[in-house]
Amino acid sequence: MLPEDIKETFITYLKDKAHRITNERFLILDASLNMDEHFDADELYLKMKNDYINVSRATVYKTLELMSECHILTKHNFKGDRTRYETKIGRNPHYHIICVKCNKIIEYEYPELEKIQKKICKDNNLEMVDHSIQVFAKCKDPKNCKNNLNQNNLN
Amino acid sequence: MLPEDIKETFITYLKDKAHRITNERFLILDASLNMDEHFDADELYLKMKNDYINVSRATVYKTLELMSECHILTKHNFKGDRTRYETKIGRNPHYHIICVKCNKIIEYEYPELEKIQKKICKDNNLEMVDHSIQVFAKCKDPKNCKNNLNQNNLN
DNA sequence: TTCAGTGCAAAAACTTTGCAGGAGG
DNA sequence: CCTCCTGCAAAGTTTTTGCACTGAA
Repeated sequence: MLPEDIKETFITYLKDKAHRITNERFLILDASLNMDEHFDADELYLKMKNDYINVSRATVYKTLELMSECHILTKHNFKGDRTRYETKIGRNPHYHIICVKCNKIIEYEYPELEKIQKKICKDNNLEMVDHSIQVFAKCKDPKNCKNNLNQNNLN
Repeated sequence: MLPEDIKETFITYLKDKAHRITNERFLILDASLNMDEHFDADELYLKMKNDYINVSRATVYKTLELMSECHILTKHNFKGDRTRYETKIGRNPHYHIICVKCNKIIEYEYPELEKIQKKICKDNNLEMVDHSIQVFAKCKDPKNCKNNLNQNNLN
C-alpha cells in the first residue's frame, strides 16, 4: 500500500464517521508511518516535537486511537504497561515472542494462523478485524539475553 | 490440579526465590482461584474487602505479579486499559476473541496452536512459558452485540 | 456560521513506592 | 535479630477530560 493510499484510507474512514479532515491528523499519520517499530503515544509526541512538528499530546492520543479503529495501526500491550502501536501497512500478519527476562521481541509470521482465526470467528458469527498475539518465553542463551537486560526497550 | 497442589506450587516458587511465606499471599491466592473469570487487581481487592478479608491494595498488586511469575495466573490486556488476570489452573490453553463493539469475550481452544508456538520458540532458541492471544472481531448479529453494549464488562 | 478539533492544564485511572511497624526465617 | 512483608498514603505514570479558542465544512 502506497502512502497516498493509506492517506486515502484514513480520509475515507474520517468522512464515513463524520470526523473532520485536519492537518494535525495527517501530521500524526505521517509521523506514525515513519516510526521504525512499535511505539507509544508519548514517544511519537516527543519525536514530533523534536522534529518541530507541534501537536498536543491529547491530539496524538486521540489520533492514534482513530488510526487503530480504521486498521492502519494495531494496538498492543506487550508487558502490561503502556499501549504500543504498530503499523499494519505493508506488513504480513505477524506475532510477537517476548523474552520475559530481557524484553527482547521476536516477530514471526505464520499464515496458517490467520486462516484459523478467521474460521473460528466465522463459526462464532463474528467478523475478524485484527489481532494482538504475544507469546512469552525465555532466551535459552544467557549471553543473548543479558545483552538486552535493563534496557527497558520494547521497540 | 487440586487446590492443595496449587498452594504447593506457590510455596515452592516462593522458597525458590527466597520470598517469604505469608498469610496474605495465601489469602490472595485463594481469592484469585475463586474469581469466576478474568479480573483485575482492584476488583479482587474490593471482592476480598467485601468478604471481610483485609489486605492492602499494594499487597494485592504485588502478589498477583508473583502468581503470574510462577504461572498460576496469566496476565492479559484486552483493551489496553487495566491489566487483567486469569487462572491457568485446570484450564487448557485458550485464546480470546473480543468484540470491538460490545467487548464480549469468546474463548476458544486450538491445541495445535500451542504446538506451533512451542516449535517457533524452540527454533529461535527460546523456551516458551506463556501466551496472551487476542483476536479482535465484530459481532455479526446486532441483537447479540447490543445486549452487551455499554456494560464495560470484560469478564 | 456552526460545531468538532485542538492545545493546554488539570483530573482521572491505574500502579508503584517510601516509610514505619510487624512478622517470617 | 535481621530482613522482608505489609498497610497506608503519597507519588508516579499513562491517559482522558474540560474549557476556551480555532478552523473545517
